Amino acid sequence: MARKTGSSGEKTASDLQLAATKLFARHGYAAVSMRQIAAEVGVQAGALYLYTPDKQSLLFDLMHRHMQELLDAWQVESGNLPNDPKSQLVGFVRFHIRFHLKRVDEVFIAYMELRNLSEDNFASIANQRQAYENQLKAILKSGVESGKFNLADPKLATFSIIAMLTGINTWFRNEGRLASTSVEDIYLDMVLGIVCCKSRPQPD
Amino acid sequence: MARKTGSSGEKTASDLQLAATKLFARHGYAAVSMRQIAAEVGVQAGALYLYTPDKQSLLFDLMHRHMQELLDAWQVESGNLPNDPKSQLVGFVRFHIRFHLKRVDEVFIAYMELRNLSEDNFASIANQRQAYENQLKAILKSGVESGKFNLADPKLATFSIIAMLTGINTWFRNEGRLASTSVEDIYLDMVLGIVCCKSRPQPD
DNA sequence: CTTTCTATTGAACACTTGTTCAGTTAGCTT
DNA sequence: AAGCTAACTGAACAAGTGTTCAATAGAAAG
Repeated sequence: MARKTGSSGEKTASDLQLAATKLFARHGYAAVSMRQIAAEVGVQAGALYLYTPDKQSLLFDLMHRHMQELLDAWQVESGNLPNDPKSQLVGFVRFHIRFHLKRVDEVFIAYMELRNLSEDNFASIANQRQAYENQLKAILKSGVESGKFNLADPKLATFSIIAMLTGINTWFRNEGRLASTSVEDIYLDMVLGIVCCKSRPQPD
Repeated sequence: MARKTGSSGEKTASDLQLAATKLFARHGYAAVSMRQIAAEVGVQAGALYLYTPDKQSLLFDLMHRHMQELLDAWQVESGNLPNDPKSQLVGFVRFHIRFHLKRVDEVFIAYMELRNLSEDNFASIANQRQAYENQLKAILKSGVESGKFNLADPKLATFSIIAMLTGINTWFRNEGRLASTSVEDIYLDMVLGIVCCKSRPQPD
């Protein structure tokens, strides 16, 4: 019935983001209740509505913020790279892996919870995903046009590369047998195999 | 309060599988109620318990059956292929794409609903997934050992290839600009680029 | 010290959930 | 026609859901 001693709106808001990210990633949006999130934060469910209009907005805000951070971070990173397609691709692959391995829960939510978004929210996040995909597609197209990449379909190559890179999050463990830098090197090798190989053996 | 005219246990059981597959894929396990599934079947929720002990078993059975069909089908297919690693890999890629594009909802559920499985059920499905992954891993290892494939890490290559192949289901549409056979060819090209390229340009 | 604002509590509200089962009707067998 | 079985209904049960808001205590400002 009363304000908690030491309570701070700023801290509760931050705790809410963290708790929601953790529980949505672990159990799924629909399987987690506002009461469970509140318990993780250390408040009652009613208190959450001071920080989010509703549950759907909570999910959307998490996803939107993550995707925006991804886009912004790549904008900065790509500006620091040489402009030729190969340097851009190498940079993109390393950036993607580093960024995603630092945000396991956010990445998981961004890819797994699209179905739980309302129509408008879905469209917004889909636009962000496409913006990110377009970054890689532009790199691949540029490489094909300059003759450095050998790709039958840059759009499909974009989907393939992002799928395989994002797939790292499903198995990578910090304490596993491979350092993340090794993972970067190995995946880079495979991606370059996809885009650059000019004398690959023909199927059939 | 009474049996429906024309009702047949066999038909209802089949309808239940189809309805559950469709709704779990579209909305997610936790977001779909037994009442909604029953409505799709054309019965009341209570009737479903003649065909499944509970909701969790319903999900598990769908996933388990799908994975078993996948494993069985590959067993048959691989027996029809020449035994050299390249033929096996080419066969695997084509098989994977064909099989998965015919079962969009099942594939979706198999990959998206793992979190909603109980611990024991999860372990069972995880074993099946690993069995399937091991098929590809064995092909890749064999290729490396015979000198035909050039891979730093066959295990990671396995994860990568399966991620990119399974990713096709997230965008492919039968009415899209590409026939599924073209998709097969393009993805095969990329996979061969990953495994076979001997003179790929070095990064950095 | 008083006043104002912030941040929460706790219960209510309307609704939904998974599951059970006695009763009823349709279909089949004798 | 009678008896038995299959397949369902419909409501109950216990529990939970998202969201609201009047009341209250803590913190900050004057």
